[in-house]
Amino acid sequence: MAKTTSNKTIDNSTEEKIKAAAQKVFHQKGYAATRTRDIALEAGINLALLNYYFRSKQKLFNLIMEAALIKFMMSLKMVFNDEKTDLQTKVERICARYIDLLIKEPELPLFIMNELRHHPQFIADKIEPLDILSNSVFATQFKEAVKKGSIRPTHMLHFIMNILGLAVFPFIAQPILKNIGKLNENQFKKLMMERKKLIPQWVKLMMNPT
Amino acid sequence: MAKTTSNKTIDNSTEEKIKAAAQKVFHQKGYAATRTRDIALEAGINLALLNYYFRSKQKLFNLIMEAALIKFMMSLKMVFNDEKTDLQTKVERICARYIDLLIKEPELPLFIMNELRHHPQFIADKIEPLDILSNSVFATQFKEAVKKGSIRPTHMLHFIMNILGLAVFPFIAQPILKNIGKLNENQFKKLMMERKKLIPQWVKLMMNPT
DNA sequence: GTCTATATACGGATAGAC
DNA sequence: GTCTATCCGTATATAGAC
Repeated sequence: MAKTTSNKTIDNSTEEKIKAAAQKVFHQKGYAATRTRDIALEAGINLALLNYYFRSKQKLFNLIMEAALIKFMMSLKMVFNDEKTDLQTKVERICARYIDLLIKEPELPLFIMNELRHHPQFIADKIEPLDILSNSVFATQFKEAVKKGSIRPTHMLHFIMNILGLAVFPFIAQPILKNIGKLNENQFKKLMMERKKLIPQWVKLMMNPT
Repeated sequence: MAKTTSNKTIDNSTEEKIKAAAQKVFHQKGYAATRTRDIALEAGINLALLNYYFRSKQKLFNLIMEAALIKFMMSLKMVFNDEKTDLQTKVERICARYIDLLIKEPELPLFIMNELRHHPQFIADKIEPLDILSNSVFATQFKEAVKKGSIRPTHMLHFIMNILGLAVFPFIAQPILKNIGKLNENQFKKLMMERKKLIPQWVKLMMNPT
């Protein structure tokens, strides 16, 4: 990061340091439990400076939330609109991308799901425009496959819920699962890596017509 | 509720009214975003009275959180320890119980998962003692089925994650799913009712040995 | 038991010096 | 741009009257 080939500082700027700190604290604690003082401390700067750069806690949060939503929804959007891949490949790619992402940032989905309840404006502002279902290559391929009888006739949303439920839920329920399974961090990650291969196989079996 | 046949008031007591209000507000907003004033208002009583009965926000929260955890984990515990049902029936019962529960209380899982991050003591205090896996009838039946080759050899936790992911995740991601699927409340509920039948079938297909 | 009034603390935001 | 000091609203909790 640090500097580009030009002499313009890009990533170690105070602004970026605050954003990075804000992401860490907001993702961990959520909006309501976060203290702007904690963010300042984490960023190694003063509270006043945070307000100098971002005006308010809410405005800073909006930036972080928007980035999180894009990170979370982008995989879906990219993979679902790829003309070059078939349905089964799309499932594989979705699983791989989500599990890789969530092993790096396990707090992302719980943060997003939780904050969406309290800041409903993001649903309209950021998710609505993605329009993943109706006009995607995926939607076309799915309907086609149902028509041909190569997968069982199911509401497309069931299919999405299944993939995301299988891939994302374990990260949301991580504390409970680690406890009932008596797993440490590494054992949990290992299971998640296994699921990258397993989920696409399972989904295929689930959708196979009788 | 109101009164029993005896003349002792049971359920409309002030204490119960406060608890009911606290559950509603805590479940909706989470601990950090909840104001004790909101609970008092919701209960139709005064703020001072809340502290008279429960001493502090934290103590009141602990009661609500404990009840939520029991409600959420009890189904698992009961069904998994039933000597009379086989594995497939257990899957059916788990799905039916969770989906019925979550249609009535859709905020329960997100509340629990989110608060468990911030109040880790509950993981040890309340979940640990349930010991669902190692000593349950389910665990025995699962291992037996793997040994017999009637289901494919899989880590038991994958199996649990799959059932819960398929049944619970849609409620956690409800706002996103409603939006990308353009569903209203009733259409969403209808899909969830469908899943009560579908998930056990899917799980069976997933686990069928090749 | 239930209320009104208030003590006390905390958190977001700003003023103003450097 | 960055700091220290501080203002001010808000939230939990309690004191004390009824």
